[in-house]
This record gives sequence, C-alpha cells and structure tokens, in this order.
Amino acid sequence: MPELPEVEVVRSGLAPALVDATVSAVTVHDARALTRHPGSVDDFEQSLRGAHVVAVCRRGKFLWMPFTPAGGSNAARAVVAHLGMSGQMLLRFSGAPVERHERIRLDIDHPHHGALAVVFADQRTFGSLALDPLLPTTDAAPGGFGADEATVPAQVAHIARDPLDPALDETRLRRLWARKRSAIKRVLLDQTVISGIGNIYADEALWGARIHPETPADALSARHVTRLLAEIRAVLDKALAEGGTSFDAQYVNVNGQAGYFAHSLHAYGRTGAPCHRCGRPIARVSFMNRSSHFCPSCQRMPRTR
DNA sequence: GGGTAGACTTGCGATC
DNA sequence: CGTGCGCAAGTCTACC
Repeated sequence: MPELPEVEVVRSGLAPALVDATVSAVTVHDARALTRHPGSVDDFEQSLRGAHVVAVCRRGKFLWMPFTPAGGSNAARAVVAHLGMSGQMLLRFSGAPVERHERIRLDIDHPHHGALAVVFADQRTFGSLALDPLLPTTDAAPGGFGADEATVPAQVAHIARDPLDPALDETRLRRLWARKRSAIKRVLLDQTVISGIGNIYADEALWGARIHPETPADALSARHVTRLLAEIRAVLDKALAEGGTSFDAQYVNVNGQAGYFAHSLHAYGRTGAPCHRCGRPIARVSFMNRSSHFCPSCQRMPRTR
C-alpha cells in the first residue's frame, strides 16, 4: 500500500491502539517478513515480547514504533515497518482467525482497548518488519509524523523528510532539484531527495503542475518548482482526506476498508481516457521499469536551453 | 556519479 | 477452457 497517504492512514489507525500498549506475544508465520531485521527470528520475538509501545511514527512510506523493552527504561529501538507493494497492517480482536497472507502477528494489551492483535499481512512479501536502533536526527527536529523525539531508526536515516513534514528543508530541496539533470519524475521517486511519493502521486502531481515527467529537473523554472511543490502537497492532502487509493484488495486501512481516491485520479491508470483538462487521450509510456501516465497535450517539455 | 537492469514475490486479467 | 504473459502502490544492490 504504498505511498504516503496510504501509509499515513495506517499510521493514524494504528496509533490509538498501539500507543501505550504492551506486546504480550509475537508470532512469526513467515521469516521472509523479517528480511530487514538484523537479527534472527528468535531475537525478534524475544526482544519484542513484553515491550511497551511509546509512539507510532512515519516518514515518507516508512512506519516505526519506538518501544521500551520488558523491564527496560528508555526507548532505544523501534519496530520498523515497510509495507512494500502489498503489505497491510490490520487491527483485529484478540484470537481472530489467521488472515490470508498473514506473516507476523503481535498480540497486544492496551490499558483502554484491552486485548488486540496487530496483523502484518503481505501478499507479495516485499514488505517487512524489523527491530532497529534509534539514531538522533541530523537537524534535531522530530524524526517524523507522530514522533516527539528527534530520532529515526537506522534504516530510515537515509530517507529524506516528506512533503507534509514541517521540518522539510525546502531550500535544500530546491537546490537539489536545480542541480539534477535527471528526469523530474525520477527525482520525485528518489526517496533520499524527498520521500513519500510513488508512481501514482508522481504522475498525479506532474499532471496537476502541467509538467512532462521526462523534463530534466534542472530545466524547471522557480515558478515550475513552486507549482509542483504545491501540487504534490495538494494531491497528498486530498488522497489522505479520501482514505488513500485502492485499486484492489491490497490497499486497505487497519480495519480492512478501501480508500476512495482512485475516483479522483487524473493521469495514473487512465491510459487512452480523455484528459480532464483538455480532452485529449492520456498517454502511457514505459519509464524506469514502470509506467508513466501523462497528457501529451497539456504536459509539454519546456524549450531546450 | 547517474542510469539501468535485476532481484525479491503473488495474483490478476486480457490474450491466444 | 487452459495456459502463459504482462503487469502491479517499492526498495536495494550490482554493474555499466
């Protein structure tokens, strides 16, 4: 499920049930879901059993839950979750039947909500959970959305802040973009430059800003960049408000429900359909081993300099 | 360094 | 109807 709005829907759904909860049991059904965990399956289970969850945080498409270990004092580590292409975090009542594609289950006890199960299910196993040490952020700002502490898991340290993060350094971002000769879509998908944008929202933001996806980043004017940043934030905000984009059963919130943003798409997946601005057909081209969708009429390449 | 291709994996749907 | 193929919301690594 994948991009920022979908992951944020999951984060905000998990937070009320997980913050202040204690992990009572850990069940790993499929060790492939721990490929990013630096230790063994046993280490994962034992380190998490009895742990007390402190927060549920997100930067870009990465989620993490700082925890204090059983009998421990401060949160030095976090459970890191990445949903990959098809991961789900589901909240269930304690003892609920095993889900299709269930990989890992955390049984938790919450002071107000009682006994619950947090299920990590993932059809394609590109997603994963891991335990990871928390490192100080380089800018001393909170690590991400939902984080009070200025820390991020080691695996997230190289991921840039996302467009909805108040600590995003827009000056740095503009400088980076101005230096890159790569196609702007490639740069939007580079999570070390700005995070949280994937194939759907890259296409949507570029459509909104009327920018051809293969425009070299350094060919964009300051006006273009301003418009693009505004479109990125607008499309992410709107998708978040609509509960994310669901094409199939893969993306759902913690209760298994789909989002509505698929109805608001202007470019992504609309190959051959009339552009909502000019009526000409939306084009699809292969790009970076995936698809780009855009309007060849309203998203023109700028004149070469 | 930028870029590309490939690896990981399951399931769906249009095509033959 | 059966089969194989292309394609899918992501990230990381190896190699030019």
